[in-house]
Amino acid sequence: MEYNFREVEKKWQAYWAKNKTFKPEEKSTKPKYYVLDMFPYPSGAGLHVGHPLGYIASDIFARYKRLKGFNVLHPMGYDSFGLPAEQYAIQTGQHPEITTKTNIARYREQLDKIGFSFDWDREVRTSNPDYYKWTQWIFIQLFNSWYNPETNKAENISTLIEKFKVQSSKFQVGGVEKKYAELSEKEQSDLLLEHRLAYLSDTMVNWCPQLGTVLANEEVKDGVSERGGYPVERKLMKQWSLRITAYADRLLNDLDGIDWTESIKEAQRNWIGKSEGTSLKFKIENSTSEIEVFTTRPDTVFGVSFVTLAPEHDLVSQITTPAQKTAVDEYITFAKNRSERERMADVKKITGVFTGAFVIHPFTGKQIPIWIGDYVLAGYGTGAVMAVPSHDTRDFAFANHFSIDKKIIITPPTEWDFEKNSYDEKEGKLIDSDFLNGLEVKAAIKKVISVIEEKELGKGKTNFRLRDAIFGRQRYWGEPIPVYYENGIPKVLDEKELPLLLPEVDKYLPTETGEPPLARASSSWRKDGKHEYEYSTMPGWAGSSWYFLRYMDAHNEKEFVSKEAANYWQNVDLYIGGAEHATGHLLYVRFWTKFLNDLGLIPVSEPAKKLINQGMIQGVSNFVYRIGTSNKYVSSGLKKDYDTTPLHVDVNIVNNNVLDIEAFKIWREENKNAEFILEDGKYICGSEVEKMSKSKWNVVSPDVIVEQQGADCLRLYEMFLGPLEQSKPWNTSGISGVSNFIRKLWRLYHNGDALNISEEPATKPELKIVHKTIKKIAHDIENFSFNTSVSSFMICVNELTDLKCNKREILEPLAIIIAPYAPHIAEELWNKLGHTEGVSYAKFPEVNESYLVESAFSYPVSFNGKTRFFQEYDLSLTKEQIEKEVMTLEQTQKYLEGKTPKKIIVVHNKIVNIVI
RNA sequence: GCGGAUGUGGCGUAAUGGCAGCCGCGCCAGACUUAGGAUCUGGUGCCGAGAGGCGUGGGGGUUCGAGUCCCUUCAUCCGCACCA
Repeated sequence: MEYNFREVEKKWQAYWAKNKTFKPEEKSTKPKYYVLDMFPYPSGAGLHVGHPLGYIASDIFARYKRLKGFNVLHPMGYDSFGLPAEQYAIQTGQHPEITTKTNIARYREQLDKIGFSFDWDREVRTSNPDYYKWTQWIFIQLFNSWYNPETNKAENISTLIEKFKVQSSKFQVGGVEKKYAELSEKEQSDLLLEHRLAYLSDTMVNWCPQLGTVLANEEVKDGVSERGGYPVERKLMKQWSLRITAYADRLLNDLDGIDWTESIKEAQRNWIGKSEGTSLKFKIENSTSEIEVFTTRPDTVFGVSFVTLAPEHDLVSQITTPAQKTAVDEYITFAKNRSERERMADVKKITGVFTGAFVIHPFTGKQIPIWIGDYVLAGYGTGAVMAVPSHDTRDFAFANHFSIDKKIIITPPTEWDFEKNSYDEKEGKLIDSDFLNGLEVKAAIKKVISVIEEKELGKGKTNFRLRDAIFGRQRYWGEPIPVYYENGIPKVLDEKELPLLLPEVDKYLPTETGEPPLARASSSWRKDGKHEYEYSTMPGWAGSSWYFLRYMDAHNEKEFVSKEAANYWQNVDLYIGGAEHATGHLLYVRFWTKFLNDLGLIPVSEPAKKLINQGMIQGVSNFVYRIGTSNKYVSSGLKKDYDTTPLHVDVNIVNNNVLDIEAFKIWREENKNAEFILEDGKYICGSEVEKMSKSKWNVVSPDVIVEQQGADCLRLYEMFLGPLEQSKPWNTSGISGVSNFIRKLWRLYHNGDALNISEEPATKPELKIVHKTIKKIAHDIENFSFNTSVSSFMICVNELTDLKCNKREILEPLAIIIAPYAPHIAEELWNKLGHTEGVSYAKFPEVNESYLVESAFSYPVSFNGKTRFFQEYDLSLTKEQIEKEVMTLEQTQKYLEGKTPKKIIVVHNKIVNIVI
């Protein structure tokens, strides 16, 4: 009888669940190892074969570490707050909680079938009150903290209040200077909000009218929402934000200490966007006001031909001359109504307007016109730039468009056509620049900054592209922000009032007055029955910003994580997930980790030591070709003779591009009477690589594979597809190779139905095969090269089959080393070998190098690098002896063709190369 | 524009600077057979009848020897993008 994977897999999955096999030890003397997957958002579509790719890899690693004697934490949970469940709720009226529960149940069922070694007792769901209680709690800590630049750490806001209370501190309020104690409660609150790490402020937000909510920068792609693809506009709104910018420098610097892929680190560096430069003030002519610009090229100050303000800049209305007022107002209206998408779409289109006002050049005293242009971003730097058209591409384009003068003040080291292009490089000598004349650019930058600082015109400054993270969403299905308002002052709840539960609402839509769905809650949903709660909820990434900590101590009702658990588990040793979270989740989780570390609540400042991004699994769509509007379909190879329409066909009724015609006829009612033009008696479908999606009929579900071939087969095949980090299309046709391998592995231990194990000692060649494989598998796993492992197992089993080897001494270690990859069959074989303890905690076999030592090597003998023949020599021979031996060979003489070799290279255990 | 990644048979891929194509899929031939999506054996980079030649996106270089290292160029994918 063949290997019955259905029975065996079910049996061991039940065994692991019953025995809680994968529960880590509480008080362990073993070294710890924490393997984490990015937890999924449980969507209604269920898992497709792409989802488990990373989970399989991490599971192999976790299982390997257990075999290596580590106490392994390998948990799983659900990121269960989010938009899709809410959109579905809006459409159907069904509570998102119900949809979420159903989806989670489906996910769990699918995950269970694959045989993962998760400790399900630690499952977290971000939408569960006992979890989001602590998300709210962390929010309160953020609210109660400020970032002290002197200690370079977050501290309790009380230390700031102490500073403020010091006699000398004065605050400008409505034009009056007051001491802190003299401020009203509201004034104190407003002042502190400017420092709290969670704060309320008027902010330019990405507003998405269709979704009825604001979005974070990384939730907006190309000016439309990432989810749904709806237009996004800029809007000024009172919003909760998190002061992630306080951590910009640390988020940047600490990247050097973590083992993450270079592409993710680089994406984060770009996103943080540190740039060092200087601020510089320009006095406005006939005014007491000044315009402060930020520039990274203060050396070009003598080349300034105009100053540009962002349309939203505060001074715009103040400085515009009456003559220019109409034009400026028109332009501002234009710029305001232009959506982000439009603005980004025609970046090349130059727009702007002259204000009529001038600034005075700080060094030359000359008049310089002030322009407005939307190429200057309000949110970056000071929202104002000094424009040097000859040495900045954007200023160059603007100056050309509006015919503004350009002044060359750097001589490039090579020929340069200043009519065609600006010269932006930081190389060359300064000219026409007063005290900077003759200096190289880099020296000029240093010099000019010192002069600027000396004259108090500005100072050296660092800017970041990173913005504070907008933390409120005008949506229902998220964590309520634990804030209430008393006389218009935002106050956080007391810890003992948590969790602030999501209230019931009649509809999941904004109110008629445009307030978020939570405003629909009954009037009894009030703090102490009277104060309104905040109506925004937290964004989707709130719960995922700290979940790795909760797994360490998932049921703690007193703390978000206990000191003991946090000290033992530290942080994630191996984190596996998709690269799409590069600047979202992976930045926020680093931020929260640093914050919690500052407060002394956890011992680590980074969430994950090592991060691996698994590649995307794309779908391979299949097409049938319908002739015109008929019900007749022509096979792919013959389609050029007809006028056809390609139609997606369900890939599950296509095998190696051959259509199952009977299945096609019942797939859709209208296909019942379909006719076909075949080639070689088959209908061949066309194919194309596309994103795996329902609408393209190319979704392959892991359930189907597990049902037909087994979980071990799915696991091995997903790994066999190629390097983990590489994206690749899913093609089920190759799976038979892996399926055959599993059967072959089974047969190695059996003779017919019966187990057939020999107790005889193994021979040297047999030992060599298995030890070579042990060494290779350990090396592969430690290097995350799972695809090559599968091929090594195949080689090993093929070789042992050839030798008809069924010796315990060989087959026992084989069962252990394959267990991380194919745990079900490994458990079964291990059990049949007579072990009562499962294979999950067996000891990974040690490599005995002595079995791998060869006594001789068959040297390829090459002439000018071309291999001509092989000659075996004992490895004890020296290079000189081999050289001598080779020269005596008849073959050598033949290829020498009577010539004398110029040189003979002998590389021990490698090659002989004769240079003629 | 900037940054990251990837280019090897019909396909997925493999190769500490040392025999390019391991392991599979597919294909070809054969064995067995109650004909099949089973199992087993052999073959399979390209050109060539053969000897042999050519081959890792293209071009150059380093080296006795390069898929691998260096320079340059092209193509594809991904991320960021008026960030002063």
